[in-house]
Amino acid sequence: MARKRFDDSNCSVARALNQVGDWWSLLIVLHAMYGTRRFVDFQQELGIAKNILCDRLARLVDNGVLKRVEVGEHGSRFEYRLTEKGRDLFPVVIALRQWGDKWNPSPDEAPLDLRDRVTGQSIQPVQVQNAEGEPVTVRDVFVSKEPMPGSKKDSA
Amino acid sequence: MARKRFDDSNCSVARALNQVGDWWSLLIVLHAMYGTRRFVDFQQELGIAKNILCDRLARLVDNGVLKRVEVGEHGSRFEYRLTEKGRDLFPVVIALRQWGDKWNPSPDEAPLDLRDRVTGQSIQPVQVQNAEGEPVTVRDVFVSKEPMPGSKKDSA
DNA sequence: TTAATCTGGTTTTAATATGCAACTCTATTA
DNA sequence: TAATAGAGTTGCATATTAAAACCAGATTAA
Repeated sequence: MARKRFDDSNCSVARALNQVGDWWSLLIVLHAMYGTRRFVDFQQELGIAKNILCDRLARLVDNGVLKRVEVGEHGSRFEYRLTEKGRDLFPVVIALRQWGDKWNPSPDEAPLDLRDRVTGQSIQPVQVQNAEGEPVTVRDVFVSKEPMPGSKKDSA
Repeated sequence: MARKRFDDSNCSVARALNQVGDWWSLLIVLHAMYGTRRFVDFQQELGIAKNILCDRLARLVDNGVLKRVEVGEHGSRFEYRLTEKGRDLFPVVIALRQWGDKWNPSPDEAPLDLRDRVTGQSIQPVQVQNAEGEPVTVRDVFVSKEPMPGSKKDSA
């Protein structure tokens, strides 16, 4: 049977997964962040079948994560570039990468090191922070359904 | 043909997606973070088919994201609880949720508000930070393959 | 103590999705 | 003009998914 879709779920995680929650999409976004733009480059770097790549690129373009740009110099050549929405997946991808590095380290290779372009220093682990900037875990938070009118101290 | 697997990819994102990169796994983890532990509760909250839920729970247990705990009071009842590895997906899930809230807001519902249990304040957006704690985007970083011997200033 | 129910699963079946290879079409290059 | 590259599309065999039926051990209900 068909895969279930979550477009109209009222859970934003479900809706997000609907757009980038399959095996390939986030990898495509990742490579786009690393600089890949061309169909053939995605195909070779990822080892993905061309029809699947077509489908995923089209879906990502439909969802506004990528945009398809005609690089017209020579005719019908295209580039797929991240939109702001796509670039905004950066924390997701990095959090996932750090989780993978921590819990499923590659046996033979050192993890890639991401560094600040100006300082050359490694970036920090992505963490969830409270209003004071202190890291919090899942145990430190609760879910409030209220739209947060004025940030009360009590639990409402 | 079979889905392609990334167990032995030297990309940690690919390996991470191999464990939690399907449509359901992260949603299961999300609900586990919200407190769900029982098979039937997952099934009803997610609207997932039982065979798929079985498969995903087993895979998450195999991968060390969940652990299966026998709650023996009455016999064969089980709970699925997050391990530390599973809880460590918190930044990933939250980043994804915030991305979804920002770019695919629910037409009718206000996004859930996550708050610090002690202060009652909303948590901050997840962001990637450089060594100084300043937020960086994908454009502010570069990838270094070196294992970072002494944090040189030049691009190596 | 027999029947109904809950829980956590497995099996069956049909619909989809995936991966591969082959093919198309346009534009460049030899 | 032929060959090649980029970006797809199509056909087919196989895997995966979803829904629903079925199963088996415990619990409750009568």
